[in-house]
Amino acid sequence: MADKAGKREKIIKAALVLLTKHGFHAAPMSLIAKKAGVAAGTIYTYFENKDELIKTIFTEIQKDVLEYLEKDTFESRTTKEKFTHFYSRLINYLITKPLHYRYLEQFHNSPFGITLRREIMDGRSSDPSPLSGILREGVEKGEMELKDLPHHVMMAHIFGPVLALARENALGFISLDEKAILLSADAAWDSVIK
Amino acid sequence: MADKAGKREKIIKAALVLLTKHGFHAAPMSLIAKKAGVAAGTIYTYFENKDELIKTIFTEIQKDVLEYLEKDTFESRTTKEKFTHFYSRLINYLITKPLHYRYLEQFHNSPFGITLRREIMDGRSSDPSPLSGILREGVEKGEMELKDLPHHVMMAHIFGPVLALARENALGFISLDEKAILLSADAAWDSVIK
Amino acid sequence: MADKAGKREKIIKAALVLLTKHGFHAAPMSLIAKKAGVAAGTIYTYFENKDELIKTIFTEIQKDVLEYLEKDTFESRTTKEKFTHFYSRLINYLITKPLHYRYLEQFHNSPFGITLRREIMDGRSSDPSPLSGILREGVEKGEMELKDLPHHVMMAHIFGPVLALARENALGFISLDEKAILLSADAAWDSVIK
Amino acid sequence: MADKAGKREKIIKAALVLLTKHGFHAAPMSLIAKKAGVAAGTIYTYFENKDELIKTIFTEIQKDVLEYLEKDTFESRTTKEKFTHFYSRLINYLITKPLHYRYLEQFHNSPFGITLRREIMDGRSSDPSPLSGILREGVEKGEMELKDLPHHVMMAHIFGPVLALARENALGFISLDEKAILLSADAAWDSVIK
DNA sequence: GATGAATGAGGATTCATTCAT
DNA sequence: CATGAATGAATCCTCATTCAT
Repeated sequence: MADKAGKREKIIKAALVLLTKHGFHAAPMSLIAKKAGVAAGTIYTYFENKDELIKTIFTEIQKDVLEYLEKDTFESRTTKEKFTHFYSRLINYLITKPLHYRYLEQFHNSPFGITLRREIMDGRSSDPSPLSGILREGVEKGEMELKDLPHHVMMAHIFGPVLALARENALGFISLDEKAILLSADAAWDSVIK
Repeated sequence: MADKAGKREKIIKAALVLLTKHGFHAAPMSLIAKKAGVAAGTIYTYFENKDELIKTIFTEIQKDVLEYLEKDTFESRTTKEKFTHFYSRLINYLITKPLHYRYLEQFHNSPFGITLRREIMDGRSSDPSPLSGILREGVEKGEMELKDLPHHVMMAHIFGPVLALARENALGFISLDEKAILLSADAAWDSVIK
Repeated sequence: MADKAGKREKIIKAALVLLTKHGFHAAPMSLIAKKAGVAAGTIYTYFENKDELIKTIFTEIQKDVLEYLEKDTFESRTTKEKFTHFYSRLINYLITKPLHYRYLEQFHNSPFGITLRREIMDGRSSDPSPLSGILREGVEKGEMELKDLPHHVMMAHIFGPVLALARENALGFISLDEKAILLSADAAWDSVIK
Repeated sequence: MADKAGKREKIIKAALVLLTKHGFHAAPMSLIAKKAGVAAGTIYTYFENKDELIKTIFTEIQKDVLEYLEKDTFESRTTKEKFTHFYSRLINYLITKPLHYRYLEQFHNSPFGITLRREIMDGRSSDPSPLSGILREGVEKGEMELKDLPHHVMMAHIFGPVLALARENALGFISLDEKAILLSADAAWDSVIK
C-alpha cells in the first residue's frame, strides 16, 4: 500500500523532470521508468498511457498552485492588497518551482493545453483562477475603477508579465527578489487600473 | 538556378506549416518533402539536417519581423509615439501572421531557443530588439521617466502582454482590432512609466 | 472446497468466451481473470499456464461432445439409423453450441490441435469418434456396402459437410432446421454408400 | 525497379511461410523481415501495416487459385465433367500447395475472412467460385437434377470434403493420388445429385 | 489459497538520414 | 542535382507470469 503510493510518486517525479527537460515528445517512457527505478511496464499500472501520465501531472501541479494561491488569504484586505497577494504568490510559486513552471508552460502550448483552454472558453471546464473574482469584487465595492479594456487585454497585462518573468527565471537568466516582485505587481496594477 | 531557389522556398514554406501544425517532433521530413513537392532526399541538398532546417526558418522569420518593425519609423516622433508604433507593429505582425507567431513561440520554448537566449545573455549573440534603444533615448531627451524597475521586469511588462495577446489570437480565442491594440500599448506604457 | 470448484468453473467459462471471441493469442489472462471475477494470479492455482488452460478447455468440450453423442443410442437400430443419429446429433451439438464449435475449430487449427492429431495418427492417443465402429459393424452385418474409398476420403465426406455447416451456422450465415439436417445426413450417406 | 519487385516478392514469400507456420498473431514482422532478407522498416514501404500484408497475400493466393481453376476448361464438356474438373483441380491445387491451403484456411477463420464472407453475403463483394454457375447450367440444360437441398447444405457437401482432405494432406496425414481424387469427386456428385 | 502489483521481454510501427541510380 | 527505396535504431505499449503479502 505504502509502496504503491511510493511508486506512483516516484514515477511522477521522474516524469516531471524528464518531460520538462526533454519535452513531452522527446522523453521516452523507458527513460522515465529507469529514472523512477521501476520497470517500463510498471508505469502502465498507474497510468493508462503516456498521454494520461502527462495530463495527470498537469492536474496535480494545477491543484498544487491553487492550494498555494489560496493560503493566507484574508477577507479584510483591500482589493489592491488581494491583487498584490495573488500576483506575488503566483509569481513566487512559479519562481520557486521552475520545474513546475516549465511543465505548465509546455503543457499549455501542447495540444492538451489548447484543448483544455478551448473547453474553458466553451464553458465545458471552469476557469480555476480567482483573479477575475477579485477584480470584479473591487469594482463592485467601488474601491477602484478598471480601465475600459477588453477582458483578454486586461488578462494579458496581468498574466503576461508573470509568465515572462517566470520564464526568465526558469532559464536561469534572472533571479527575482521580493522587492522586485512587488514592483512588478504595482506595474501590473497600474496597467489595468484607471 | 531559379529552380533551386524555388525548391528551397517551397521546402521552407511547407516546413513552416507542418512544423507549426504538428510540432517540431511530430512533423516528419517525408511529409514536409511531400507537401513541398520534392523528394525526401532533396531537403538534404538545401539543409544539412532537420535541426538546421528548423533554425534556418527561425532566422528567416526573425529577419522578417525586424524588417517589418523598422518600416515607417520617423525621427520626428516623440518617444511615446515611437513606443506605441513599435508595440502595435509588433503585435500586428504576430496577429496577422499567426503561423509565424506559433513558430517563434515553439522555437523559443525548444532547446534551440533556449540555447540562443543563453547566447544573447552571454553576449555571444546580440539582442535584435530596438525597444531598449527607444526607451533609453527618451529618458536621455528628458521626455519621460521610467519607473525604477529591474530591466527584466520592465521588458516582462512590455513583451509579456504582447505575447499573451498573440497567443490568444493564434489559438482563435480573440480577435484584436486596432483600437484594442492601442489601448494595450497605453496600458504597457503606464506600467513602466512614472 | 465448493468455492474452489466454483472458481475453476468460472475461469473456464470466462476463458471459453474470451478465447473464442478474441482468439487464443488476443485474449489476455488478465481479462479472463477479470471476467471470471478472480485475481490474475489465481488462474495459476488451477492451471499451470495459459497453454494448459487452453488444452483443458478442449478436453472438457471433447468430453461433453462425446457424452452428448452417446445419449439415446439403442442397439436395435439399423446402421443407417445409427449413422443418421450420430450425424444429426453431432451437427446439432455444434449448432446449438456455436461457442464450443468455434473453440474446437480454433483448437484444431492451432499448434495444439495439430500436435494432438499427429498423436492420434501415431497411435499415441486414440480416436474418440464412434463413427468408424458404426460403419464397420454395418458392413459386417451385411446391412450395406461401403464404396471403395480410402478411409480418409470417406471420413472427409462425412465430417467435412458437418464442419462446413457448423461454421456457416456459427458465423450467423445460416440457421439449420431439423429437416435440413436429415437431408444432409442422407446426402452424406449417399456419398459413401454403394 | 527489378529490385523493387524482387523485394516485394521476397517479403510475401517469407510472410506466407511464417504466417502459416506460426499463425497470424505469432509471426513477428521482424522475423518476416529477417527471413525476407530486408530491414524491418522495409516491409512498410510495400505494405501499410501487418493487416494489409495479410490481406494482400490472401488476394494474391485467391487470384492464383482462380487462374488455376479456369485453365483447360472446355465448353464441350458435360456438366458432370465440368464438375469433376472443377472439383479435382481445386483439390489438386490445395494439395500441391499446402502452404497456400493453410494460409487460406487461417485467413477464412480470422476476422479478415469473416468480414469478407459477410460482405459476399451482403452482396458488397462477389463470390469468386464458378461452381454455382456450373450446376445451374447443368440443371437448365436438363443434364441432371439436383437434390432438393438448401443451397448452403449443397455447398457444404461439396466444399466440406475438399477442405477436409486438403487439411489432412497439409498436416501430412495422407497423400492423395489422382484416382482417390476422382473417387472423391464422384462421392461429392452422388451426395447432391438425384 | 487468493491477491494484484510488478516485471521485462517482445512486438508493431515510425522516421531521420543515406546512397545508388 | 534530384530521387525515393532502404535502413534500423528508437518508441510506445502488451501481457504471461511471479511472488510478497
